[in-house]
Parts: sequence; structure tokens; C-alpha cells
Amino acid sequence: MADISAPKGVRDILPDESWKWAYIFRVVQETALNFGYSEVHLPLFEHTELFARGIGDATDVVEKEMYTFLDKGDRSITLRPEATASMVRSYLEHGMGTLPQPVKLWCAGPMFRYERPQKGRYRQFWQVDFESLGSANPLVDVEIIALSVEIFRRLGLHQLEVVLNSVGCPVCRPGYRERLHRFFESRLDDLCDTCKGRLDRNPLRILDCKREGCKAVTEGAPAIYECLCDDCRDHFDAVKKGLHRLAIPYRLDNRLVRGLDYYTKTAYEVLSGSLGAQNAVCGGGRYDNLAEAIGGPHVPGVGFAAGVDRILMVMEQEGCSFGAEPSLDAYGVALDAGSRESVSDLVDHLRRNGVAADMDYGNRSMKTQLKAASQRRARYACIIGEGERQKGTVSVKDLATGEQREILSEDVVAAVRPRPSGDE
RNA sequence: GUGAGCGUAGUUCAAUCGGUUAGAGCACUGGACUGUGGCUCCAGAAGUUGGGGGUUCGAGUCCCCUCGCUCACCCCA
Repeated sequence: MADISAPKGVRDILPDESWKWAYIFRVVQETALNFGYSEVHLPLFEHTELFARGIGDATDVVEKEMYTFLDKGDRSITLRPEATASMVRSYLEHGMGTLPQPVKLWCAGPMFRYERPQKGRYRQFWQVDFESLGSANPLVDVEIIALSVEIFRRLGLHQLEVVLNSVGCPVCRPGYRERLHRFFESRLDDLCDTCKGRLDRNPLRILDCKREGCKAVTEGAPAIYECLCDDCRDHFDAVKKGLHRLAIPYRLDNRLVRGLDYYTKTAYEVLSGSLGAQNAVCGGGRYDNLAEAIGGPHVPGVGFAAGVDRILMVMEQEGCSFGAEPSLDAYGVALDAGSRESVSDLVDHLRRNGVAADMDYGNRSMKTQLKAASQRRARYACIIGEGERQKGTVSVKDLATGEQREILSEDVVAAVRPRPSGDE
């Protein structure tokens, strides 16, 4: 066991896995293009204040899960625990309010949260994040949900469930909160200790509790639907209607909550049954008051983040395809020590002409080189020995059929090049 | 932060009640086959049994501490 190892909760994505990641990002990128979202690259760290205000100081994420440190200029810096706040910051900082609205952006990259690792939860984890900024139109909520569902569909995931709720807005939520408070107050004895504490701070969170006792109590709790203001109710109806039109199935769940005031109206998650306790592959919703919370003008927004680590986990479990595994077109094989330089030259020539080619650098026997060619799933072995060198030829062996022919060096590219895609 | 389970070769795992030199599959290297791969057979290399302390004639095995991993609570992607 090496005495040096990666820090707790982080991991290496090695070649046996990395090509699958690349596949997922490719699918996400194509889908983003289809839906009219443009990619941005955002910094991995921000001023701590952005997250404190943009996520909320009362949340667990901000209270105890952030990687925060002072830089050499004594600024408090935090590794981003999520992307939405950065996205809104970027929108405001670059005056995107002057562009046609909504501005539709996406990004991908690692997020950081100091949590105890477990299945599907890492301290550095990858998200793809989509945000649509500047429109309060419920059709945009529908688009966001449809986009996330489409990504999962293209990736081949089918055992997923969309869970939908509305969390109201600053107009109607206080009334609901009060009703909940009254309801739980009368059943205080049946609640767990943490929920007793939540009663005054944030009774909505009690709905989220997973303890059996609390769940039983919440069965009879008033639903937020009864308390939504006209605006929120119309919006919610429009979103539900939109999902119906697009034939996107969903389940309503009034336990799905977001604790803070700048989260408004639509809240949704996409859950997988095959993930263990960390079963959300995607979470999102509307945050019409977030831009103001971080010191900007009123900019409505809606978006989602999907966890790439978890998506991959579910895909593996459900036996989804990741496209073609990377392979070589040609593998150079030297019969003797004197031919190694010729093989090196040939491989370089192939590579410069768009052929995926590799060779052995370990002075291994010809047998072992051919073995390596098979293992790398090369289509052809390009063999050079003394005889070939004298004649200026290469023996090209089709590793699938075993068929071999000797061809002139200058014709090798044409012989092993993958079927031209037409526009090369 | 809390709880439970687990740490043996690169990796997946063995090792009887505490008993001699800690074994095997896969992977790796070489050979059988010196100009032809996948299969087979043979051989080789590979270990501070996570670390530290204790009990014992003797510890991979039992006890304590510590570190790490895993799962769950919590929270979320």
C-alpha cells in the first residue's frame, strides 16, 4: 500500500472509466445545442460571500460543508459547492441583462462539499448545470425539465422518476409556513428531536424528514397547493400542463422543499431507484429572487444541476451503452531490434495522417507485441522486419481475420485508415 | 458531526481453535513457439498482513489506540 493517497472523498477517474465520462459529456453537449444553451466555463472558486448569499447562510451547505480558506490577500475564498450562484454572478457581471431574454447557459465541472463520503457522494463531484436567466415564463420551467429528461433519455436511462412541487413565493409561503407551524405544534410529541428544532426555524423542512414517526405525522399536514397565491398557482398549473403536452410523466410531492426565500415556485428532482440513499441524479427549480439576494437587480431564473458521478453509476447498473470503446486503427510491430526505428517512423506517419496508431516501447518479443495489439483492440498490425525494410514494404495483418498482405510503405495509410467520413 | 461493518500482493480473495517459511485467481514479465496475436502449459517477479502499542512461548487472527475504506444517519447531485 502506497504511503501516499488521495484525500478523503476524492478519486481518480482512470482510463477504464474516463471514456465513459467523455461519452456522457458528448451527449450533454449535443443536447444543449439542440435546446439552444451555450456553454460557459466558470471559475472553481468564488468569494465566499457569493455562496453565503446565493445559497443561504442557514443551509447545511453553507453552514458546514464549504471548502473555505483565506488567500494570500486575506480574501475569504470558497471552492464552489454548486454552480447556480456563479452562473447568476456571471450574468450580472457581464451585463447579460441587455441581451435578448432568457439567456440560456450551461457548464460542466467539479463541485466541492465537505461531507462524509458514502455511495454516490464525494467531496469533489461533477455536475452539469443548466440555467435559463431572465424569464418568468412557465414554459421555460417546462423546457428545463424537458431538457434534463431528454439528456437522461439519450443516455439510455429509463428507471427514473420526476418529482415535482411548487414552493410558492414570498407572497404566499409565509402563510403556508404559519399553517404548518400550527399543525406541527399540536403534534409536537410525535416529532423527532431535530424536527422539534425545525419547527420555529423552518417548518417546511419537517416535511422532508425521513424518520417514520415524522413521516406519519406529515401525512396529514396541509399541502402547499392549498396556500399558493394566484400567481404561483397559475404558474404551477402552466408547468404541469406543459409537462402533460410534452408527455413527460411526473409525480407530485409536497414534501419536496427548498428552504430559502429566493427559491420560488417550481422545484423538482429526478430520482433513480438504483442508487442507494443518495438517489437524486438531478435537482432543480426556479429562483426568481436569487439575483437580488446577491446584490443585483430582479432577474428571474430557472435551472437544474445533474450529478455526473451518479448518472454514470446508474448507467452502469442499468447496463446502458457508452458508445464505442476507444481503440486503435493500427499497431506497429518490430520483428527485430534493427526495425524499431522504422516502426517508430511508420507510426508517426500514420498518426499525422489521422490514423490512431501506437507501438511497443519495451523491446518486447514480436509475439508479445502482437498480443499487445490484440489487447488494444487494434484493427491492423503493421509488421516490419529486415525483409520489409529492404523492400520498402510493410506487412499489414488484419487482426480480426488473420489475413495478411505485404504492401508498399506509402500505401499503408490508405490500407489502414478508418473508412473516410467524407469531409476530410 | 453520529453509528455500524471492513482493512492481507497492482487487483479480487484464501489462511482451521492463536501455531512452522502468509497462499491462489486475474493482471504483469519471460519461456514452450528465435517471422505471427487471442487458447493452453510452465516459470518469474510481486507483502512492513494500514500504522502504533498490548496480551502470549507464539498474533494476519485476541485487546486498546490511530488512520483509511465502505454503508447508513444528516444533507443533497
